[in-house]
Amino acid sequence: MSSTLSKQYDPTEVEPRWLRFWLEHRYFHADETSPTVPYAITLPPPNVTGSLHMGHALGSTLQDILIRWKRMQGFNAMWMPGTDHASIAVHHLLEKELRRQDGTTRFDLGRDKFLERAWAWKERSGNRIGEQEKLMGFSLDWERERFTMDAKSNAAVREAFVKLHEDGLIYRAKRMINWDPIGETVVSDLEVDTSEEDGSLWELCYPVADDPAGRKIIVATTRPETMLGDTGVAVHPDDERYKDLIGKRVRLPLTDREIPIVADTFVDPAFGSGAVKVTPAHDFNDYECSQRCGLPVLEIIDRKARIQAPAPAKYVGMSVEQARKAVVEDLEAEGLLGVVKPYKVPRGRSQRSGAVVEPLLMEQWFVKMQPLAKLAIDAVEQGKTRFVPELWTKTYMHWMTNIKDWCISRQLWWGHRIPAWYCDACGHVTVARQDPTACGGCGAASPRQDEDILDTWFSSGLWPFSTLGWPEKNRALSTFYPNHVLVTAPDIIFFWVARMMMMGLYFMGKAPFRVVYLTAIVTDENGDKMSKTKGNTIDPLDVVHGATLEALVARAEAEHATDAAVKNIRKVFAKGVPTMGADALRFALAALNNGGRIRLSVDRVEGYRNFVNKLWNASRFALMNLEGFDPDRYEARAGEHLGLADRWILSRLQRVAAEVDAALEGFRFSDAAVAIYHFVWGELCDWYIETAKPWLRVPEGPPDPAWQARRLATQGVLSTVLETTLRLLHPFAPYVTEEIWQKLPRGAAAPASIMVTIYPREDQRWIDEDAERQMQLVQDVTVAIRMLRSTYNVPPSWSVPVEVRMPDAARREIVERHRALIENGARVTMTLVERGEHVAQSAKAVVGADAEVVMVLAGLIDIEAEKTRIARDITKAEKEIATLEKKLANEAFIARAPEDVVAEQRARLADEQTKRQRLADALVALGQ
RNA sequence: GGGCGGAUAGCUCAGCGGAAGAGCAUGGCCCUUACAAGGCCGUGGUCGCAGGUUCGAACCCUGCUCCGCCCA
Repeated sequence: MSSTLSKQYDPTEVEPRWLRFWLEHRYFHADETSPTVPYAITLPPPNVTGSLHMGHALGSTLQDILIRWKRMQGFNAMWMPGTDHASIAVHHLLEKELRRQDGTTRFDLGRDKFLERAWAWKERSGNRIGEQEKLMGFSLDWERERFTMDAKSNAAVREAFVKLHEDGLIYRAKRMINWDPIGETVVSDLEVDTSEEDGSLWELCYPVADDPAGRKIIVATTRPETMLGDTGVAVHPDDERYKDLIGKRVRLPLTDREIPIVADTFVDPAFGSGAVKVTPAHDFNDYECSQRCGLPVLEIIDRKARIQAPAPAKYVGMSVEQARKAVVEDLEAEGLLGVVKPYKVPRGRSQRSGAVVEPLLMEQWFVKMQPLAKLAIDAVEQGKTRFVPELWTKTYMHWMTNIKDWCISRQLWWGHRIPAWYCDACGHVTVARQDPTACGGCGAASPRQDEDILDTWFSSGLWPFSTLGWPEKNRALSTFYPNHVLVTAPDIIFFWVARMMMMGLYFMGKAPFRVVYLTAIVTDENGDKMSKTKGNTIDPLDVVHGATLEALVARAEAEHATDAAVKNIRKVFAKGVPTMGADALRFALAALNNGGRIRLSVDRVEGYRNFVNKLWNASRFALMNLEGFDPDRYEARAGEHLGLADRWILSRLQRVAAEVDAALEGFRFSDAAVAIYHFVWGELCDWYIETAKPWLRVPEGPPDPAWQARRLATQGVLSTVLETTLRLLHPFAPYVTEEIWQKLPRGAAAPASIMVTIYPREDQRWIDEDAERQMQLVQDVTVAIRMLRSTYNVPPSWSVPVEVRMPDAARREIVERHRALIENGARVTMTLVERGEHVAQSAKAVVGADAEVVMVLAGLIDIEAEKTRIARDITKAEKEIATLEKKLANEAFIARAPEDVVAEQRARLADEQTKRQRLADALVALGQ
């Protein structure tokens, strides 16, 4: 069986065909009742609002490599797909749509109508990311696909909430939280981006009450409007300037209130005046100070970030910005405004809405973190879960040990509604798994359910086991929990990793995964984060399918991109994006995943597309030469008829298999990919296929039985090595490997897909150190001859004579035995001698320590150029000799360094000296 | 301000105690019957700076200078 391959690999034709095949054969599906050893990964669920971006492509590529690898190793490999409902992101998106369409808000629409829209929208676009994952070739178990808001997830969320509440780990309390006044919801610390923005630092003067000297205390603030809610002024207890004022009061301007001066060590006496205004209801530090110092709390900012009573009536109803202006003007009018200077103000903004976050005091639901964090810390300390790369352990530990209670209620609608009901009659709060018909306290009918929903991460935390059916106890759960590894980006440690660890340990008694692997972060080629606003994103599907510049611009414009973004797109993608194919992108991501980030550009992917094409063409060559080859009748084990190159490539193949295996075991994806890349291109294509050509070419004349045996052996080796390489590469590049594999001659017992073949392991029997050494010598001599050819521009068609001089009989014998490899590889006719005299009009190269290659180049030789080249080599050798002599002259070195190291250095010195002598002789001869 | 990284060829990065490496880019030659998305051969580096440990340091330690990322 054979067929002709096209000259270039065409992924667009190949990929859909095999994807369909795999799905039809259910190869991605894992059976929980299988007796084989399970290996499970849960895909960190992408957000339903999104489409596949480069970060997903990277993380999922690495997961697919692991899953396909383990599946081929015979494990019961299960990769769980699904999506996350991302409540705040969906709200943001739908509310923007409402605003744009008819200028309304979700409150105009009402909860039920809004949820209808949300579900409709989810149905419409929620599957998009799954389709994209399929196109990338990700072998997710689609039959298990889940959504964080489906009925099963809801049951899990209820169970978790109620259990944590019963155990006293969920409570309701009035605490300070971050409030997003646009989204009108609580947001977590992690959803707030703090950055320094241009603002001012105002000095306000608070007159000391009943002070005959008329003293004033100066306080500095970046938010003057909050003074309306001040209930105290704090100074450091040791600050001599204010010691006598502690306990006295100041008159709070613009109000009719007097507030106390208190001492608290949180004040930095060196900053500003050393006195701080305290606004307990609207600042985290001030709130804590107020608790320590017994200051009252006045809430003067409402949920829409407007001033409210008990602030003076004049300001009530103003936005904080308006109030800021008014307060400053009024203070100035009263002569109580001090110096105003420009200042970089740290300002927290809600990641989704961009609103300036207001710290507010509100009644919310919280999860007590200490007990859960302890479990999560212990698991890592005891090595039950480890981080790869290990350095992330510290980040995780640091966060876990400084964790604050987790506010889980959100004033949104799209999400899991909190299973708590309030009774108007008795005030009892009923928390229940099933919707109650009566109050759990007094039995009154129809208690009201809490209006709020849970933070999305609450359900995400349960994901590794809720997806397997928990709280039900079933076979899938016992088979696939815990997962083997979680693969995700490091910026998500606190969201996914932390929450999944805590919830998994608490509810399942076991950490959800043994290993947490953190990928690199994908940036553009300048190292900047990819973002739509910058117009520097590279869409994975564009790389796979290709896209014209016009198409990229059109899409950006349809998504309301800014002019600057479009301009950048025109610059970065001036030539559009060529079609690379999923395999090229996957291989590129794996190969580039080394440091902390991947600076990705279309050009860099192109190199790996070329690699895929190289493999394709090597296979094309093989298929053209495997006609009539029947693997069932070929017995490679026999070993006879194998030439040096055959033994060498078989040995190298084992080394690569071992290297890839070790690399993947250690999550060194890049090392694995690079090892295969080097083997395929640098060894299989550059050397082995070239040496095989003479044996594969059918000669004229009657067939010679000896040649036929050798030809069969060569075909066997070529087919074996190629087939094994395809299996090694399959997890990285599934499509092209399947396509080629299906075309290779296969035995009768071969499975239907490369996906279900066995992953190669190093086979010691084929390791052949002798062949590797001999081949190295053949390569060295070949390269030396090619160098001379190239230096003197000997046309490839000329088969020139060379003399190879080797005093070492054993080495000479090797070269003699493999004369054909060298003569074919360098296109020369070779004379092999022990030593020789200077030949006029010749160029010379030294191989290793003592061997020489002499090429007669009558009329071509440029004596001066040759002298220069040789002189440079002599300088190199002398430099080495000087270093080595100095080292060996050092008595301490001889005395203290290990013997083998000393011997090695001595041998090197001898080699370098011989080499120098050869070169010097050559130089002298040239001068004659 | 605290924490964690990084500084090695033009670019992106390996190497982490005993001869400076890869890929890309680059220069020359070549459309050689698998591949020009290719072949062959080259050029290119006092391994950020200053000390220290060691027989020996790109590698270990200390300090410094830049540059990232995370947290406040």
